[in-house]
Formats: sequence, C-alpha cells, structure tokens
Amino acid sequence: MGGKYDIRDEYKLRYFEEGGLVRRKCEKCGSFFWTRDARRRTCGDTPCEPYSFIENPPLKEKNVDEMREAFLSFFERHGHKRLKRYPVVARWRDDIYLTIASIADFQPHVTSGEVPPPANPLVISQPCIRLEDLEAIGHSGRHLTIFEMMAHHAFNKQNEEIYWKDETVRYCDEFLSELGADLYEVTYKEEPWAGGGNAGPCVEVILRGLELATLVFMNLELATDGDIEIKGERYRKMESYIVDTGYGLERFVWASKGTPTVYDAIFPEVIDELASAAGVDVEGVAPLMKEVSRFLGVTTNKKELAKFVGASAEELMRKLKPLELIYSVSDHTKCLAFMLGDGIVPSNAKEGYLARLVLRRCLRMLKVLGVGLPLEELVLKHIKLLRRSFPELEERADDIVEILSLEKTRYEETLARGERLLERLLRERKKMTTETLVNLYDTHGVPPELVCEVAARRGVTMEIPENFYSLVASMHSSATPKIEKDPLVREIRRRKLPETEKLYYKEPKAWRFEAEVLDFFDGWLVLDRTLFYPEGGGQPSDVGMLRIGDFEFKVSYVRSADGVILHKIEPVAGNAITAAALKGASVVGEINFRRRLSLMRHHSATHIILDAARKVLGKHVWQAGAQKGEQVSRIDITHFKRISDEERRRIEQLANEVVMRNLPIKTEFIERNEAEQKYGFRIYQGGVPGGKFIRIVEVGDDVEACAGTHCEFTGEIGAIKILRTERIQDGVERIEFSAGEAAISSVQELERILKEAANAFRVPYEVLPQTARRFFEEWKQLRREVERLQSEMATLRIESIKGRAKEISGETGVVKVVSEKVEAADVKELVKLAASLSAEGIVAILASESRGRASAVVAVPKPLTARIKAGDVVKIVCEILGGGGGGSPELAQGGGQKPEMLDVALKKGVEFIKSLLSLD
RNA sequence: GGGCUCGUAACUCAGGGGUAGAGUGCCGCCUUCGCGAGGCGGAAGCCAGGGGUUCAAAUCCCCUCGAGUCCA
Repeated sequence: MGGKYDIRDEYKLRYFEEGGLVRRKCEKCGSFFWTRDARRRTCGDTPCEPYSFIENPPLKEKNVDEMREAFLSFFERHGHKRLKRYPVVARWRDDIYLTIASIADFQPHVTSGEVPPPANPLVISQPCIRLEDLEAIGHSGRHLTIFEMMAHHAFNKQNEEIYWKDETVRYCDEFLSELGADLYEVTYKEEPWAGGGNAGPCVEVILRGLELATLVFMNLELATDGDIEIKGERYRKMESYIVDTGYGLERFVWASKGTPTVYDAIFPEVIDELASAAGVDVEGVAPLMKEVSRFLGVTTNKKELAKFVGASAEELMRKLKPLELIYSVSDHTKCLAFMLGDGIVPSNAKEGYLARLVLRRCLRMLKVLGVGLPLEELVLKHIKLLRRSFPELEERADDIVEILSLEKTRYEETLARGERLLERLLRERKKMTTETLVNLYDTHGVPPELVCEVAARRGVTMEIPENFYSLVASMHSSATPKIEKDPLVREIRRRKLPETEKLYYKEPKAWRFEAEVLDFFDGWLVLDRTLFYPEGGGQPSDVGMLRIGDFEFKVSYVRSADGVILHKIEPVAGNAITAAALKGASVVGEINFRRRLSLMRHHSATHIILDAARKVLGKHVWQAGAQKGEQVSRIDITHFKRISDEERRRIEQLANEVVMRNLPIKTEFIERNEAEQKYGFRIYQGGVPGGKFIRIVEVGDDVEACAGTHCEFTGEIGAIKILRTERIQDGVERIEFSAGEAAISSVQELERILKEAANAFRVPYEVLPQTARRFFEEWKQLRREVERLQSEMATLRIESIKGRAKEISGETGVVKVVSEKVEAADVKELVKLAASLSAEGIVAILASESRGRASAVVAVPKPLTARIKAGDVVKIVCEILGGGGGGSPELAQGGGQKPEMLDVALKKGVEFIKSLLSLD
C-alpha cells in the first residue's frame, strides 16, 4: 500500500476507465461522479436535478413481483445463490429491533468473519422497515416505511476474493441494460458510507434524478487508533471486505412505470380502494400531482412547490392533503402486514411499540380521511396482494385481524379517556400551555391534534409548537450507558488460557470428575475440563465442591468468559492457597447434583411450555426472556392479551402430555447455516449465540439453539405445574412454573394453603369458595348493621347527654357545653354524637377509651366558631392525654396514650372554653 | 431497558391528613289514562391489597397487584 490513504482513490475503477467513463464535479452540490456523458454538468441526483422519469420511464414496465424476479434471476444466472428473505423483526440482533437493510441479516457474526455466510456470493430481496422518516411518508412521493432491498453480497477475505468493485459495477450496468436503461444517462456518484461500526467507499447509481441503487464496498472498521477518518470517526482496514449492495425494488418499479409517486407504482389497488372509500377524486387531482411530482425530489415544501407549478400553497395543501394521507395509509398498512405477519405483538415497549406507533398513525389518518373502511380490511388487502411472494403472511391472517381490532378498541379507549381528561382541564383553566400539551401526549397518549380540536370546540384556540416532537424527545433524553467490556475476558486473553472442555454436555448425568488446575487468580479457578455448568441462558450456575489433595473448596458460582470456565472458590478447610501452589495440581470435583437435576428439569420444561404456548395461543408467541430456578422458573412470552385460566390449563395439560410421552431430548452441535435452514429463526428464542457451530436442542416439537443442560428424556421432568401468569408489560405474559420435585411441593403448598383456609372457616375445602363469598357478604351486611345501630344509639344517647349540658357564662355571653366520657364508642361514633350536639347549639367535648388509648372529639356550633375554635380546644385536651389533635373550627378530633388522664383533660377543656368567653 | 400517570358507588370522576362526595344509572314515591319528562326520597363504598409515619391516612412514604402512556 504505502502512501496516505485517500478514499477518492477507491473510485478509480478499471471498469470506469475501460468503459470510457469520466469523473466530473457536480456544479451544484460539488460531489464527484462518473458518467459516460462528457457534457454532463450535475451529478444527476436530486435536488441538483428534478425527476425526469415521471411519465417518461427509462425502464421496461414491470410490477413488483416481476421486478424482484428479474433481479433475483439475473444474479442467479451470474453464479449467486438465491436466499429466502429474513423476518422484518431482527430477532438475531440485540442492537436493533427491525431489519433495516439486507446486510443486517448477516450482522454481526457473518460480517465479523466469525461465521461463514450461508452462501457466497448470494442474492436476496429483503423486506426492510425504517421508521425514521415517518413524517415524510406520503408527502415526499418516495419515502416508505417498508421497502424491499434487493441485494447481492460477496464476502471476501484477503486470500479468498469472490469479486470486488469492478464486477459489482459491471453487474449493475448489465442489469440496468437488461431492463432497457440507456447507460449514457446513468451517473455514479461518489459517496463515502458509514454505519453500524463499518465504513467504506460507496457508489450511488442515479438515473433521471432517481437514486436506484447503492453499491457499498465495506472494507473499514471502527478503531480508535485507526488512521482513516470518515464523517468524524476513525477507521482502519478490515481483514475481510464485503460487497454490500442495495437496489430499491420499489424505486425500480417506479422508474419502470413513471407514475407520479412510488406509491402509485407499487400498490395501486390499495390506493384505489382507499380513494373510492374516502371519496377522493384521484383522477381530478392527477394532472396537478404529475406536475408537482417532478419537483418532489427538489423540495417537499408546499410553498416552494407552489412556485414551481404556478399554484398557491393553499391550493396544493387542499388538493394534495387527502391524497398524501391515502399514500401514507397504504404504506403503513403494508408495513403492519409484515410486522404482524412476522409475529410482532403490539406493545408499549420494544418492537411491539413500533408496531403500535404505526398502527395508531393509521387509525388517526383514517379518521381524518373519514373512511369507514376498517383497518383490518386494508391490511388483508395487502396480504392478498402479497400472497404470491409471501404466502407466510396469509397463514397469520386470523391472528392479525384479531390483533388489529383489539388494538383499535384499545386506542379508542385511550382517546376517549384523553378527551375526558382534556375537557376537565379546559373546564378548570382556560389556558393550555405547551407544557400541558407535551405532558398530555407523553403521559396519556393524547395526540396534540386532538387537543386543538377539543379546545377549538370550547372556543379556545391554540397552536402546536413546531418543535413539539423534539420537546417530547427532550423529556426522555438520557445518556445511553456504554457497554463495558468484560474485564475478565481481557484477563483471560492476557493469560492465554485455552477453552475449557465442557464435560456437562457429554455426560449430563455425571456429578463427579477429575481435572487439572490451569490457573488461579482473584478467587477464580480455571481447569482444563469441568462438569460445572456456568451461568447462562437463564440457567444459574452449578455449585459444589473441589478437592485438591487434602484441601477442600466450596464452589459458589461458575461463569464463562470467552469459552473459558471460571470457578469462584472459597477454602473450606486448610489455609489460603497461592496460585503457584495450585497450578498443575489435579482436582476432584463434585457438583450439587440434586440442584443440577432440578435445574435441568426446569430448563427442559421451559422449552416444552414455550412450545405448548405456541400451540395454544398462536405462532406470534416468542420467548421474551426466561429465568430458571431450583424451585420456580419463569418464561416470558409475547402474546396480545391476558392468558385466560382455560388457556393456562390447556398449556399445562399439553406440556404434561409431552412429559408423559417420555420423548427423547436430542442435542447436537451443528453448523449455524444448516440449523437456520432446517429449523428457521424460531431456534433463536433466547438470543443468538456466536460461533460457527451452535447447539441445537430438540424437545418434542420444540427446537432451539440452547447452551443449557437438559434431561435425556421428557419423562425425567416428572411433572410440570404452572403456578401463575402475570402481565409484565403490554404484549408480554410471564408464566411461572415448577418442574419435577418442585412441582410436587408447589402443589402440596397449594393444598396446605387451601386446607388452612378451609380450617379457618371450619368447612371442607370443596365448599371454600361459596363459604368465603358468604362470609364476605355477611360481613358487609353486618358492617352496615353496626353502623345503623351506632347512629340509632347516638340519637338515644344525645337525649341524655343533652340533659347534662351546662351553661357556661363569661363576659361575652353564655354557651351550653357538654363534656363527658362516652362508654364504648370509637372515634366515628364520637364524631357523629358531637356533630349532632353541635347542630343543636351545644358545644361538645366527648372522649372515650379503647384499647388503652384515649380519643377525643370537639364540636362547636357554627355561630360560635368566631370565639371558640374546635381545633384549639381539642389541642388543649389532647395535650393532657399525651398526644395531639386538630381539625376544623367546627369539628376536631384527636387522642393520646394516657386514658387515665381523661377526666382531667375534659375538665381542662371546659376551663379553656370559659377562658375564651371572658374578655382578655 | 428507562420516564411519566392512574386504581374512590354499577359507570364517569371530584376530594390530596381531621364526619367519604357529585353527575349518570338503579329502586321507591309524587305527577300522568299510559309513556317520556319533571319533582321528592332511597339503596349502593375492604377509597385495589399489604406494610410504615401520625393522636388521626382515601389522602404522605415503601412494597405488591392491576391498568394507561411516551421514549430508546
């Protein structure tokens, strides 16, 4: 190499040179491009040039299915293996929720070189979902939430090159020619590309203003000490180099039809249906739309567009708005078909939230359009249109319809709730601040448009601030915690420790083993081989003992780092031991097998329950997390509603049938690509393991990539008992269960609770439910009866108490006062009594004693409250009782710990009132 | 994964330390030939559950359960 790296050198292709292409600088944007047309002055991309393919298509007309097939078969003819598409939800990745590009299918394991590609070179048409430009959908004429990225990939290594830049560009030209393009019109714009930790030179292929394909040559990786800088980040050359192309299927179809927008080109059937349902005159707007569409690549601003076509911005707004909504709904409903079809369950978190976001946008737009057409029908229409290429979506149609209608009612409820809340807020205060607007959306999901609408109805005008959504975003801005690199991994690499031989796979029933000590540091012991299972996949680590000569160690925790298994040890007998003394020693290890057996049973049971849940609830059920325990385990699954008792019973029944059939549990290490091909992506329930080979565990009908330890036959599990289900978030249900001995003891525990409850009522447990109901009903009735009698008693008591009222006179007047101890009365009763007395013009100081404590209540007739405040009196009284009190001027209550002081306190209360009546 | 909000009568919600409330619905009576409407009266509450603070908790604090919503 030598010399300084200049990314511009990367574009000096022999293919360009030999084909007579020339390099030019765009007059408008300044970027460099290659062309066969020596007189060309601009790069050909928008916004430097308007579209020139509208109503003048440069490609032979093809629909979506035809275009996809043309691409796939072209590359198949040129030695590429055709691959099936991956799901739109990227379950094999933990850094993204949705498949955003074809290369995402192969990240991170294939691109890093760790795992060989499923084929090389390969061709695929990958449905991708991107939600970044939601606002632009429909307006821009070209943005889509869901699109197919047609791509051919070649994964090259230093000593094993498939093909590189020249071939890639040649393929592009040949394919374009085959479609009828005039290569004289095509420009190749230089554009460095970076993303996802990689970077490289990239060529954008542009035809009549439309970028049709992006040819990325990924050959750099992020490195802090790298010597190449792109877009502010430092990179270095990669060992492998990858051809990553992206041909926009929808754009090709668009260019082949020359319709005003991409939407018209790809799903005209849905647009027609929506337009007629909404009563939008598409034909009428067509001439204007065609005019406008030419300049959509230049700007989407209505004012600027209006200048181009010689109309007013208002006219454009009015005429195009309904059409834009139709485009947007058409796109969103297709997106939903794929999201739900690939098993996303709408939720308030993770990928489920993204589905709900799209869904609710749809519902809002349909409402604005005033279309009676249900959302379900539109999504079904897409599914029908997609049937030929994606038959798997149709299989999910029933569930999709149920999910959609469920979500619709949920959203209607949310909106109704929001509207009521808003009405209340408006009633209370006339003004609506931006803060409340943001808060309403953030906390209650009330869209700002609805706020304006409701406010307007009440005559309050308000505006949505331009930066509304960024205000919302700023409320959530937080530093994303950086993933810390495991220090133990670094330490192990430094010590150059070999991978530990894993005996627990070969001998799942063994509990005793011999091995040699390789290293010891920071309390971690490393052996050449071990039976101890390290924590992983939701299975806790084994514990047990290690014996080295006369010394015994307790193994409290075991973990794995970079294939090396580390045992945390504590000496039981003997002195602390140094690493030097340990190295090379032979050890005898024993695991706590009782615990291990229970964990194995729970682990195998987890797989069985997942499969049973899929059978009972549907194919959208995926594992969303799991934790095994010795007594109780849990598995979280995606599902769109609460699991009913009946469903829970069926899952339990089905799971136990698998146990009783005593099926063999098969485990094997096989090549990742083979496993994916054979079983599909459902093997990745608990995340994606690295490595070329993965361990596949087959339990009944369930097949998963899993590193855990399992029983050899399902019968060994013994029994599976589901204990409870819990909703941990919208769309995710947690199933708690026990297996084996733990299942039996959990049933016994239930039985014990049941019997204890039955004993308390002195009834056989069979009649417990009706007995409990009866007792509760009777209790309620008795409570009412007590209250009724109390008030009756109070009226009787009042008469006698009234008779004992004394007149107290002072300089400012005379008042009637009672001050007495009431037997067997609680605070509530005292309050009632005192209130009735004060209603008759008597100042009442009442007190009682119960459970070793004193309570006091003071009531003052309203006309007297100017002079005598009940709260003040009660304070004086309760101070003597060793407590405190308070209340309103009319009624106050309090108490204290010294009931023996009651008489003194009552007297003091009367004295206080007397003092109040005297002039100061 | 993180943030915010809410659980009070059958329903919709007030009350935010000091006697549990309103509207709708329900029941009864009055009015009417009957219905609707109106008037008068009434029943209906483990204030989600548990713990804590306090003389006193629907109210404040903690936990659990149930629900809603936004962001990544």
